[in-house]
Amino acid sequence: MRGAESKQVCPQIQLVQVPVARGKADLSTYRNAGSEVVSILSRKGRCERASIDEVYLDLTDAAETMLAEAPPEILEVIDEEALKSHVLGLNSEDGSDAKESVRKWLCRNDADRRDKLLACGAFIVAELRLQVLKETEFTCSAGIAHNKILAKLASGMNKPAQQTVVPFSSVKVLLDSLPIKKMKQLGGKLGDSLQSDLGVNTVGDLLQFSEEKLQERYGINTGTWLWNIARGISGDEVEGRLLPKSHGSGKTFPGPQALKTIASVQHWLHELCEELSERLQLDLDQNKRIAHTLVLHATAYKVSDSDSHKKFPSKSCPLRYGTAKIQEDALSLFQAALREYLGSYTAKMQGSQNNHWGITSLSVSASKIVPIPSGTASITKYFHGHPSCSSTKQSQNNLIEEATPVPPSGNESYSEVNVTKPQIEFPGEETMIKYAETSSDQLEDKIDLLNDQNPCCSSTNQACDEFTQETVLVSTSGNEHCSGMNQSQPMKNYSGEESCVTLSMPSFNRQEQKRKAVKDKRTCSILRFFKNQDPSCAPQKLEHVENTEDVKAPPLSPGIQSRSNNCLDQNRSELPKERPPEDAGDSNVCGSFQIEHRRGGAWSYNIDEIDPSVIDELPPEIQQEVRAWIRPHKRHNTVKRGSSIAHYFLPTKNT
DNA sequence: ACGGCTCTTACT
DNA sequence: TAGTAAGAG
Repeated sequence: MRGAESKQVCPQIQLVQVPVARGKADLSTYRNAGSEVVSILSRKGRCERASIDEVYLDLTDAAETMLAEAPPEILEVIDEEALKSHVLGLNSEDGSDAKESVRKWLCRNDADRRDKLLACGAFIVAELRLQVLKETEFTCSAGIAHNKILAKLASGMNKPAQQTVVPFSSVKVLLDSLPIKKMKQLGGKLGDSLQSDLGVNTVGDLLQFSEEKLQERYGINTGTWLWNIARGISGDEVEGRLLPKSHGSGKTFPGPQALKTIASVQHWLHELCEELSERLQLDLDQNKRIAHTLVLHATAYKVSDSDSHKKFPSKSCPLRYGTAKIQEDALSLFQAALREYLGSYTAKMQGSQNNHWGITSLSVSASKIVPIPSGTASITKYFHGHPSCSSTKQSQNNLIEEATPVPPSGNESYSEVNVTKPQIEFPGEETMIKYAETSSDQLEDKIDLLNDQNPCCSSTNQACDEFTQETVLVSTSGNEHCSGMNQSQPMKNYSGEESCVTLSMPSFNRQEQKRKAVKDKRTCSILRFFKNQDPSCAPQKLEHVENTEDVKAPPLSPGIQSRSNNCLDQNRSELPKERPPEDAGDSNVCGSFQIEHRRGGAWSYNIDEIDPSVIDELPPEIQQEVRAWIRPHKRHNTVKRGSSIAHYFLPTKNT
């Protein structure tokens, strides 16, 4: 029922509405509330803020510890909240005491180790949920399972304020009859296609299709992902990120409200940019992070034009801090986009009303947010001699004030927008490169030492214990960048939607194990790695490199350049069919860092070629940071779509 | 169920 | 890299 309708029926009704600021919805209370909850949940494990009110936790370590030191079977008093858990597949109802059967399941001594870990997870989660309630007065629901997708699924099964466990043995039964569109990621067009093109109505129906068949139709990555999902397998890791990757501010202008003058667009852009700027400043103050790209999105309509269905293009430029600058740049982006949108169309008459176009939504956002190299959180502090590439107040300011972009000016044609490059002086550029060089020299000795003690290239018994493998490799501390949680007071007086916590314990993901298996044939010199630089340290350098004629990556040595196929094949044949998507690896280049050399050159290395095991040998404080750089990556989707010519005639979904 | 305002990720 | 599309809360 709409609010207005309800007022008619119940004039006394109290309707809670989203706060308004600058003429638009203001979500800050909700964002802050989410932050509060995150700051509690992140105490017990690696934590990923998945949305304004959802969080994933990797509780593997906490559960392992509990199992080793205080397993449920020895507990004398059992947490009431844990006893209220729903355990999928547990013979419910039929008169038996639910709590009693849950207690038995949680404390079972003869259980599969995986289920014992889940039981520990259930206790930890119950405690966390109570803690959230106590400290914030928000309730939350949770799912406890062996990976993110199952945990997410379970978290929605018993709301509000309850938790659901997915024992390993219940996965198949659960998925067999689950409507395909209930799975995260399959709620939209992909799910529709699965239903109408393949006749797949439940997740179980997916089992009939070979991985190749699914890849043929949906591409290599999606195909493999689907094949795995059908079996409850997901290698998707909990990310360890408490803060958003971008900020945005937008507003729609439906129907008659559509903006038809540049002046009105400018007015609203000012409002939106003001909010954005405020939030960016807050992020800078609280979290010491800087955004580097400003993006403008709009939707528009055009009347009586041949291509009146053309979309209004998005435009972006380097972001300059300061409300006025953001406003100015956003307007320039808009004008560039509008010219492109209108094309040859008579782009005259500004200022006054026009009959040609209307803007039905506007938004500005800031992305590429990186932590300021703090000297404590950054690897750069190990580049000795100087604090870090720009850790001082001085250079921070330089970064912000002097990174002056040249957004499209009003008189340029739109095509120039695309080639607009920042004409930036890079304060501290020289020093930064120097640090990189000294550091690699310095590190050489250090790393050699490490290698002597613990040769990273030795292949050791890998596939023995997947749990151990997983935990060893996955274990990380919290993300240093995320320390500045919002500390505002709890908002006790808004209720309604409860928060939802999704927890997973990916105890039997195999990707870490696989990654380890692949390493053998690679060289292990970390030097190649450290001759690169923390991209967050010099984000603008990349743009600079782009503009530099003489910058060219020197060829990598042959040994580095091509990963051994033998190695891959061997590992492939050794591995069970169940493998996470990321592990269907080939030697495609999926990402590289590029950094200037002092002499104007640059190195460029494939992420693929970095031996993950070297990370374990780094100082613990920086392991997480480095690990984030070489997170498993997807295969390019451009390669083979099946060997037969037939695939050329298949629907070009997702290609 | 739907609109508004966000946000992330994959792909090209 | 910029830009688009999709999926989600």
